[in-house]
Amino acid sequence: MKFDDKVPIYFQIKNYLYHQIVTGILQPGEKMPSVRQLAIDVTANVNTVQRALTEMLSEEIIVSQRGKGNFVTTDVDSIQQLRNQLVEEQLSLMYKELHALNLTDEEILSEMKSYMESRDEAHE
Amino acid sequence: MKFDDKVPIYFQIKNYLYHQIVTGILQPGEKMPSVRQLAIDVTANVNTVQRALTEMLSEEIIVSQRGKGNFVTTDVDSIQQLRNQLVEEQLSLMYKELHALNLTDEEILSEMKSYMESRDEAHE
Amino acid sequence: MKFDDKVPIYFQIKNYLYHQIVTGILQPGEKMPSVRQLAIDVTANVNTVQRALTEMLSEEIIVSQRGKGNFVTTDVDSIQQLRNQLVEEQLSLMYKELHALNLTDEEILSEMKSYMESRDEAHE
Amino acid sequence: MKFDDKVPIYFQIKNYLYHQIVTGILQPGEKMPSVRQLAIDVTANVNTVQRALTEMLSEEIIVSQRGKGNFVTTDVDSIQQLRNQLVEEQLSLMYKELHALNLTDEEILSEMKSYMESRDEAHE
DNA sequence: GTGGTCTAGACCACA
DNA sequence: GTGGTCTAGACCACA
Repeated sequence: MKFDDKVPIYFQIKNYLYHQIVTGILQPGEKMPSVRQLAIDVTANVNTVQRALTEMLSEEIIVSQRGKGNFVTTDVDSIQQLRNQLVEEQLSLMYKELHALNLTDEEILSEMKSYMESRDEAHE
Repeated sequence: MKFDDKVPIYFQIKNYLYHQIVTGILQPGEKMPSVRQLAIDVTANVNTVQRALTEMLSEEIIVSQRGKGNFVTTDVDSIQQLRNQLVEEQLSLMYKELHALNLTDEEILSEMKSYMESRDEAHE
Repeated sequence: MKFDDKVPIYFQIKNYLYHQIVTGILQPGEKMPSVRQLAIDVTANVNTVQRALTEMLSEEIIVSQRGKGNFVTTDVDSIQQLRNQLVEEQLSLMYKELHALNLTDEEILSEMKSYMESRDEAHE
Repeated sequence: MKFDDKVPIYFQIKNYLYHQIVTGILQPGEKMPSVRQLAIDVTANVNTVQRALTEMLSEEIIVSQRGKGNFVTTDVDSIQQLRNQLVEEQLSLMYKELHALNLTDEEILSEMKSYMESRDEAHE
């Protein structure tokens, strides 16, 4: 896994796992890969992975069963809520930045559209 | 100035100054506030501000005049280019994230619109 | 059985069994449930239950009869002593904590009384 | 500092610091000892101390200023709330245990009184 | 100097 | 095997 060296690795791992859960790659109630396996998967240290998991445990997005492993929460509502939060955070971040660059709402939307189009072309 | 403690402060200061320049609060060729003044403005240490400025000098977005201080570049093209880069980076970041959360282009746009509306209401 | 994940499970099982014995749910001389049954009752692994029992055997609160199983001691004095010890330990723990929080004896008693009252109300 | 090996050290350190804050040994807004100093004081590893502090930071009982140190919150309400929580938790723990040992409310109170008296005598 | 992050490695409780 | 905890030690950003 490529890490951005501007933000803590444990934070990026957390984000990565959030995505796995929110997109259903990790289903509600499913067993997470072991800490050791995750460390290999994302090429980070076991403790760094553990730190990400510890935060997710305290948020109750995952639950731990001693000796058995960690499991995705079965509470689909809180997964849904997590998804909404991630979407909103991202939109808010982008909006504030572009707004601070003096773009109006309309300009933001049109920039977004042309960005999408340019991507489409690149992928054709 | 409020800092996000997840990313380096010097980086956030750099971003702040980029915005000042791109939005014309700091005009092309205009003298920058002194390092000391900036440190007070953004409530950071002089060393940290200096680090931000050093990087901007090497990018030639600002230029140093011995004994006189730092000045915004007079090259309006590179300012324009900086602006475009900031906009694109931000869009790209948001797009990748939301795409990774399985949102289609249409959903991203509609989420963005409802986000803008909810902001409008909050500010009325 | 709900476990506090801050203290070892075998320790909590031991405590649970102490309570059964001291309150007479398990009578002096009575046969203990089998290790397997206990493991089911408290939802823990057999090894973990065994560890709790091993310690209780060495304390002679329970005795093992080859091929027959484990039995509660018939020595009522030592059961009585165990009870006193549990009560005292608990009081001592609480007292030290609240004292360390600068509560006087009187305040501890009055806090205790209001705690009991608030429980009464909640249970009516 | 003597540690109870039944509960995590970081947890006991957290509790120790809670007490310092609640009893006013560490005043609201006061600078905490440095992480390194605390590690020496309580004879634990820097990381273990850091773990205790990280949790306290996320609870906003202390706040961190990059490069300057950690400081006790200035929000006296949340300190008061912490104190109440600590008292209640302790009372609840003791109450449940003694109740589970079949002691009535009256017996709990009288046991507590005799415990206090026996301590008085020991200290005279 | 001060806190924050990360790593390698060890040991323990539990299944 | 699996997670949780702890340590020693290193390096970085910031004041």
